[in-house]
Amino acid sequence: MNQELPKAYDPALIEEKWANYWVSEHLFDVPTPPSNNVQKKTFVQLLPPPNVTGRLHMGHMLNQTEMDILTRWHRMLGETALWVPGTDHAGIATQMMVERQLAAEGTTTREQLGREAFTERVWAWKRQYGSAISDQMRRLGASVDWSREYFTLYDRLSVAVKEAFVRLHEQGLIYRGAYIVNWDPVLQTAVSDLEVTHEERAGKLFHVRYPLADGTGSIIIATTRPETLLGDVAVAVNPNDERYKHLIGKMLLLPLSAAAGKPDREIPIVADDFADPEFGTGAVKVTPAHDPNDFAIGQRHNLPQLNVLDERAHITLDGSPYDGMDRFAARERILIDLESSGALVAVKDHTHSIAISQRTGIVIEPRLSMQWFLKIQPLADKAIEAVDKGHIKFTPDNYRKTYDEWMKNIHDWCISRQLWWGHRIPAWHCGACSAVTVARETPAACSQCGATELTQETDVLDTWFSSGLLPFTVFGWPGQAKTGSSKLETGSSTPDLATSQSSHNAPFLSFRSAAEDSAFSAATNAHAPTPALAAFYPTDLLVTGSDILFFWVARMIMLGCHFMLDVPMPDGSPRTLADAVPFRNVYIHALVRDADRQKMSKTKGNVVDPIEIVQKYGTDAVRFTLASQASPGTDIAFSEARTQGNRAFANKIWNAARFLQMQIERGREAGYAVSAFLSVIPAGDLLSSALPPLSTPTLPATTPLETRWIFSRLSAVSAEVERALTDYRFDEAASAVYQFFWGEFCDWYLELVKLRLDFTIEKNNVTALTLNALVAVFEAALRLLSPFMPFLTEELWHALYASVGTEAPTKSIALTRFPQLGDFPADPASVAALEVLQELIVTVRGLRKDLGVPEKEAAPVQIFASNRISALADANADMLARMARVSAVELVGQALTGNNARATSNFEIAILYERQIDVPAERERLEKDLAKFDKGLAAAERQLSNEGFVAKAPPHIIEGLKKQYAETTTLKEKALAALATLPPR
RNA sequence: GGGCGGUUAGCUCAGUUGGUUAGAGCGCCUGCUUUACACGCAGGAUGUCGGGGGUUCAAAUCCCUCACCGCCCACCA
Repeated sequence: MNQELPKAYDPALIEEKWANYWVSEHLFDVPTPPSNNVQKKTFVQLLPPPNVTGRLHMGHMLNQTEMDILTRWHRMLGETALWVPGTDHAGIATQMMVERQLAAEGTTTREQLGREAFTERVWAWKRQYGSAISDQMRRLGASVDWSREYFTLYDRLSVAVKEAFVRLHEQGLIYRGAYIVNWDPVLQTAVSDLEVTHEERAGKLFHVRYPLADGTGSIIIATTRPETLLGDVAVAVNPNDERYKHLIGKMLLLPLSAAAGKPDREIPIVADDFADPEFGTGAVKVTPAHDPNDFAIGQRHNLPQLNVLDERAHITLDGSPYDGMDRFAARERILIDLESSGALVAVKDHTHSIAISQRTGIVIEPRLSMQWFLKIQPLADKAIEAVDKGHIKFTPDNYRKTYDEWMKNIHDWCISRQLWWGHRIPAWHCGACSAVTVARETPAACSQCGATELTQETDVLDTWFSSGLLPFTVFGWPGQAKTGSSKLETGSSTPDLATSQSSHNAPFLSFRSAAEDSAFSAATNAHAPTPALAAFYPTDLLVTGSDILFFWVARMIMLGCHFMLDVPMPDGSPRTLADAVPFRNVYIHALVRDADRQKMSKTKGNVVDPIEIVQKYGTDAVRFTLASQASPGTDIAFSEARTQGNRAFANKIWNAARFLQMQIERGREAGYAVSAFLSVIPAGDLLSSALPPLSTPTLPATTPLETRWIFSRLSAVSAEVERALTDYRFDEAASAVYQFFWGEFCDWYLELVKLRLDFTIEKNNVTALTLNALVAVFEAALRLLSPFMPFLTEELWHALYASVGTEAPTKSIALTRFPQLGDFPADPASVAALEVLQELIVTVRGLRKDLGVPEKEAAPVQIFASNRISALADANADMLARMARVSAVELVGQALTGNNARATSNFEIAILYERQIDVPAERERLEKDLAKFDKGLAAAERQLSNEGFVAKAPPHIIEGLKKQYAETTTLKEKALAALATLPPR
């Protein structure tokens, strides 16, 4: 049982074991409590679903580290901590990936396969490779509830998506129409505004002459996209533009139409405020089918829409020489033709922003097409209110403003995509009357004319539409749907995904299924919350990056507020906006950049693969590094050097455990019992029980100073970590535990404890007490570290119980209680005393170094100090001996001067050691000190002689300054005296 | 065009109700096999807190301004 730990910490030896253990033991699976019995506080988070095609990157790892720290922490506070994982079907990305695969195989194409076969092919891909990212998560020990893992295209979620769409349609919030959308000519689908980025590019502004039809003159327009000229239906000028006022209403001859062998097309000059007299020539050509502004002008002036570009952005114009040409080739050709006809009068340099498709990097072509839209304003209004009223809080707070700005300038959302992979829109077109029927189930007949020639809409929904519903759909919304159409998970324990043609369900997990099944069938009222919804909605926190604030966060808020307002509270009362929100808090974290603060990108080749780093340094070290760099406001420059440092920290913890193991072993051999303190540590199994009540143990009177001190510190640090995590200050929390464990527990406590753990002498109380205290502090420190370093602490915690010879109270340290203020007694007097002793020790060490006392040599010291400090030094001479190799302490009643003495504000101390003085070095040191003192004194004098300061500064500041002044004066005198003893230069 | 963030030690970063001598990790220098740990121990050096101006008894911290870096939003042909 009591296996000795290897000398050096090797994460590879322990991590996989525990990662598997946590999953196979279902430690983090959370059963849905019955809705009438929700007693424990919950802490619920939804994992931002990574794309199913994804591989884990540093951003994921940061996100998951933060979520995991919080989840583990809340779990250790005795709450029901539920973290729901899942993946997103990611329409475009996944379809592209499989299409690329097909292209690589070269045997068939998407089009040749056809819709059904192609989507089956994507499903096959998903089954084979789709769990890669979840597997990576498992390996990193994310304490999620795997029994609730979802995939956005599973039947249960698809039913919910369909339901949401139909309801929105019934509410009149979804409409279909021909509008200008952002068109990606490569993907040949519409994309939303958010999927478009803008790039400043150097381009040209072409001035083109359009002659008046009556031959009395011409107008020169300015354009950046001459290829759309063929679709012009008007030229607009500002109604107040004196240059053109008299021409309004006249007709122009569109250049180049003759080139197509047709008579010149005539287009009118219209007056519109959009035309800016200051820009270009003040006259703008109007192409409603290919520009959003022109589209609006066209609407205002009732102009026709002339489409001259197809879905590949090739010119489509029968009989035209440009027909079939790519848009950019057409541009060149048209420019040549315009020039040769003399219509091109000027070409000016013009940098302007170009719309780029985020996914393909191709220039977006605004295109008139038939799409489905969600009327967003009613949803946005609620979403704005929810944040305004504080129902949702953003951290950092400034994102509230960003959110607000966006939400207040929101446009209707184009939710249709011309893809095959995704949730197909539940609408059917009538072959007879061409009416559209929206329904939950395939309708038998057209809702308008009753004809039966119906074909389903081919478009699918934007991926973000379904992910925007997740906060409630993952918990079973809408429950028993009106038409009872949903295919619920059944009790079948052997799902055969491979043979499933039409149904795609989550793998069965016995842990949850029974409860959830009864939950669904119990929900007879269509609007009643499912038990999971009742127990877990709203979620508590969403942790995510700013890059999906609008894509996802904002949409979840809108859709959550919209749909959940209709779902009553568990007690049957109506739900208010405050409880309709999908989450109560949003924490936006930083972006992870490389060590040089460059954005990580594949093209730059500076992408740090978390799995590689993890293999090199261990998950815990990488987690700790990310946590310690995660301060709000700035991006994280991922530092491998820091990771190395944190692996050293892990090794330090490991070796502290080894030290304990040795002490326990020796203690046992000397007949000491270890366990007394363990028994007072509240460590019940938090999975099944609530947090045990607080009970601060009382220490025996014989408890040594350093134990009182470390207990006190542990208590204080626990509180500090709790505060930091409450504020999402992962950096402060990490730094607090680091400093505590290394700087206090290892550097001081372990060294001081060696003084007490002498097993060669007769058995005694102090040794017994110390041995048990040591175990207790270390055990608590492991619990403190556990949310940050789950693997290491799990291993060492079990090893500790093994060496003590007691069975661990729970299956995992993750199920024990997080250390709390008050778990250990606070003792300010002991803390103050130990701080003085530390100062004494550090001063002696420094002095020894200055004086060149050999490391191993012990030397006597003289101390001149107050009675209190003298007594302390006297009583703890053994500490001084051990920590600073002081052979004897002599308390003296007079000031100490000389080059072997040092003064601090608390005491003066001298080492009695004969040595050759390095006069120049000593002089340099003293002069440097003097300069520092003088500077300090001058500053203090300046302030103290300032009437305003004395009159206005708070008393404690003035007192402090005076005290400091007096102390510095003394120190200066000492230095001067010491300087005087040196031989003259 | 609008909005936001950053600029502190060689590097990466902490440091907001303004307050006594600005911190950490890494790196650097010196010395150490000491009841776990050289992934270690002990000691040490290092800052015009981006520039300028202002408010204040007092500014890294508040205000103005300039410079540089970065991000987000926006339908100017």
